[in-house]
Amino acid sequence: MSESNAPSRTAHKGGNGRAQRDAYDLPRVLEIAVTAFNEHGYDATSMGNLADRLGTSKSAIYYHVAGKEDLLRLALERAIGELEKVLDEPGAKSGSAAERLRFVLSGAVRVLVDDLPFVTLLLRVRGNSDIERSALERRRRFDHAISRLVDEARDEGSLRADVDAAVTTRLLFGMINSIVEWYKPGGSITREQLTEDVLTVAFDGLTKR
Amino acid sequence: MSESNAPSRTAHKGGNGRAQRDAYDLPRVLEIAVTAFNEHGYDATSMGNLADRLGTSKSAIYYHVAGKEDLLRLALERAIGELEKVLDEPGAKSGSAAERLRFVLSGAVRVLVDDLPFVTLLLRVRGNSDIERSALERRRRFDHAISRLVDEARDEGSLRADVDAAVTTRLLFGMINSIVEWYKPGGSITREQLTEDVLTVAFDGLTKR
DNA sequence: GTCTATATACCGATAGAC
DNA sequence: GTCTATCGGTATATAGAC
Repeated sequence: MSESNAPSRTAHKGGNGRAQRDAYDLPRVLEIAVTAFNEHGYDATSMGNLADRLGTSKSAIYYHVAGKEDLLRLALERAIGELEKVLDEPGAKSGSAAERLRFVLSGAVRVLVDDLPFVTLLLRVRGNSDIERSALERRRRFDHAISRLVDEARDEGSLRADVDAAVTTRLLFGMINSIVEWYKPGGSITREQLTEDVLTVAFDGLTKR
Repeated sequence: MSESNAPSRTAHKGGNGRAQRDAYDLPRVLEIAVTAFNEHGYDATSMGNLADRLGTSKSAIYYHVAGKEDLLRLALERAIGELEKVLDEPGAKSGSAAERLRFVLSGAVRVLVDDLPFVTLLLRVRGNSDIERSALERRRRFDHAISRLVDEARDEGSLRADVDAAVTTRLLFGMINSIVEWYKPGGSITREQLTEDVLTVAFDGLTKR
């Protein structure tokens, strides 16, 4: 069942006395792990699976990380960290509520695309461990910040008031978060085009005018 | 670690010679299983967990179903079956493409709400087994049918043409499918109100007019 | 129909050689 | 840094008593 995307299995030492190929350092292990977690789910992915994908052994992985859950923690940390950064950017703090909302939504799409596998994993977490619950809590706070922006935009008269505000926010998030389920970076749709399409559909709807 | 939502553990026989309480028949087992799968994920839910929730033993469950995967199969079958039915209803076959699209989207929301736990499970399936892949394939066909409706509605001039059609469909689905992540039946938002809100946001957008 | 006990397999993680 | 071998735990599923 071994995968085939691994370099030579026999890591022989070079003349300098140091083991060649450092392909299995932490960033590479993390990348492979996140990909596997997204493909089969965290629980359905075993350390043995990861070792196969890396062309190494379970023990070799444990040299680089403390354990399976540590891989999850590092991945979730990166995803939620990047999303939180958007709220601290200047564009998220000046202008009308509508302008700030558009900026933050654009930023969310940007992070989603640039860190697609990491954010994908974040959006699938169910809260089965302290690490997952911690990530969910930070995500909840991020969502709440945007929810407040929606409220402000409604209050200033930019957004429609005939639909429940909470529902509005949820649907907005549903639309944006769903991007991780289908968007392929490097395909025919650029990140900028995607961002524009999302904002167009969200604010102006599908109906032709 | 036993749960407490179980009736009396001691199932004594009645005078008619038949074991009392048939609380643990298949529908009940399936309901509990789907709830657990949604809360912790299919892989993270063990047959022991289910037995605890039912207040019975693992073996008792195996009397009613062939195995854990059988529970998944039954649940996915119901969810995708109900969604497919919508496409066969009269309203999905007559009227303009825009009218049919609205009907099918309304129907999807209806099924989503009425069979919430089952559809939730369906939307989280990753394709880890033949059963999951089969469900995903049927879901893909369902999505494709709606995608064709979107194309038709664009062609007849009902929907805007300045956003990629495939992207439009994906965002539409993302919005609707996200309902399973937050909607609570029996809460302040009725199913009919939710349907109306979804269609309003999808077709008319968030901007006040 | 439900129970206890168990077979069999795989999991995450570690020990110790090299 | 990576290996093989293995520990302890838990998983699905079954056997056989009642």
